[in-house]
Amino acid sequence: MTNPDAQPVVTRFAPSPTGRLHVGGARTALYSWAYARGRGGKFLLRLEDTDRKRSTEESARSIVEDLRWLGLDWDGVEGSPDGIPRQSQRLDRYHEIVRQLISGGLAYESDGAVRFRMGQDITFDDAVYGTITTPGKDLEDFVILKARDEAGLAYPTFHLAVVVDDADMGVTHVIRGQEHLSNTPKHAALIDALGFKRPVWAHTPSIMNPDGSKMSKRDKAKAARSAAKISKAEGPPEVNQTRLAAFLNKDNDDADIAQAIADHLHLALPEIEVADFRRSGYLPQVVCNYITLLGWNPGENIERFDMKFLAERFDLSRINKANSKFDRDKLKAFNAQTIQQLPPDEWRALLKAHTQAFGPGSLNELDDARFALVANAYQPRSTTLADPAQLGAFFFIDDSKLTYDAKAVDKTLAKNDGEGYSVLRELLPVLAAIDPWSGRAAEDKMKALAEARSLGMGKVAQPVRVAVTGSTVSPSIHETLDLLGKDRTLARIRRCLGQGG
RNA sequence: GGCCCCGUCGUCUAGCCAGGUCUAGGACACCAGGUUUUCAUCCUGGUAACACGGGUUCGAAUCCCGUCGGGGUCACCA
Repeated sequence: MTNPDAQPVVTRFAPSPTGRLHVGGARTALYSWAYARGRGGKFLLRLEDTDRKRSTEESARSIVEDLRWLGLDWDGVEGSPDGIPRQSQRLDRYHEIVRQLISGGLAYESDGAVRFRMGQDITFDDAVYGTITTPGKDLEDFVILKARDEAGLAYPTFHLAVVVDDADMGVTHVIRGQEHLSNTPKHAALIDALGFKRPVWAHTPSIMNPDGSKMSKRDKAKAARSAAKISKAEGPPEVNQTRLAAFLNKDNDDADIAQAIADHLHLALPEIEVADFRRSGYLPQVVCNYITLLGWNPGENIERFDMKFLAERFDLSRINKANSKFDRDKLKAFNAQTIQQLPPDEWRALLKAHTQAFGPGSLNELDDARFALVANAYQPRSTTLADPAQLGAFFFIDDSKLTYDAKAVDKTLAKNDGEGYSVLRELLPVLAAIDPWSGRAAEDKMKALAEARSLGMGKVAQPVRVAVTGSTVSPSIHETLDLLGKDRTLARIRRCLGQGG
């Protein structure tokens, strides 16, 4: 950008709308976005929908939605209504190019399709992998225009469309997954034949599962299938039995069935697509930060950064060559750290938005004051936006349905001749007398009792905690009692005493 | 299988291009201890890697070759 002769940078993200946005695609988009934004260039979007059977508008919509959720913005392309060109709308242009190639003797018809002639050795430079040369003998003629379909339309293949579109859109830097590395000689040859300028190519390493396999949406189907087989339970009632049988028989990998099975079995499917991470309660800035780090880093031992920093510092020269494995533990750690640093009102708003979008309903039914109590109590304890509902389950359950963890009861209540129960009996009238109720006031009374009896606070707080939550784990005792309120606190202590005391 | 690419702690990685300052640094995970009324947080410390074998060199994680391992690709999918 300091070179006045350098042309402005134009990058693009060009997904095929055949499914939702995958983390690998998201990372490519992020890199492309950052490269352009950091250099005052343009970042464009384009939909490669030349596969007529698999492309859907629904996928296109979801991809755009997920890109927005991640925080990406793009420049509109003139000539397309929403600024996002679709290759299916540009058939005339591809046909024109094909005619040109045929008349120049560079392509020929065969079996109704049109092939491009290869033969020369091809050398190209990749910003990540360096100079790559492929001998002409390893390069076969390839189809650039498919045979006419049922509707009589001849669609280009990806190879032709990508080359023509990148040229027409003025794309200067092509950042894409390394699965395209061995396609690149074809693209280089086409570009040269057409007299276009070759872009800078930067291929990125792949993102793999912890076991080394490629991260794919099929992993979700696999997980659901094996869980269904192990549990041997009845299938989810809402799924058509025929489809379910086909799914279990590996005849299809339909995501909706996988999700239905997971919901039915209360199982979490592995997150693969951006929407999965969103649903699981990850923050977009954390997802961006983490997946960016899979294959690139700014050096100086810096790991945590925002989009602004990314745009300023991202550079092709620091992209790694080796594949990386997706580590959910690290993602979780980043998410937890970020949640804990969020201003409380922002955390509350995010939690609200997430529960409204994904449930559970119980959390949505709370009034603002209670919702704030839950949010505050769980902010320091949450790894994801989905955690408060899970961790705070004791609060949402009916007093009469609370179950007690046997070990917890034994350890904090029954042990030493029911020492814990005695504390509860002594505490009950003291707590009942508190008016107005507050968790802090209750805590003060408990501290006073602990002192009077020469007990550690743990000997008083833990019995109360177990009595009102059923387990030894909950937020601070004052927060826990604030959440429950006076009536439910007393009711639960009485019930606990009635059951064991 | 052919062709292409890759190979530093369990994982993500710094270092490699411009060989010595690397008894290889950071992060996550893990382990131990501390703070705390539980949990979480937080603090301190620890375990842990240059795939292997040859070269080149006074000296190699860094350069070269081979072996092994991993990935990609070989579609009228992208």
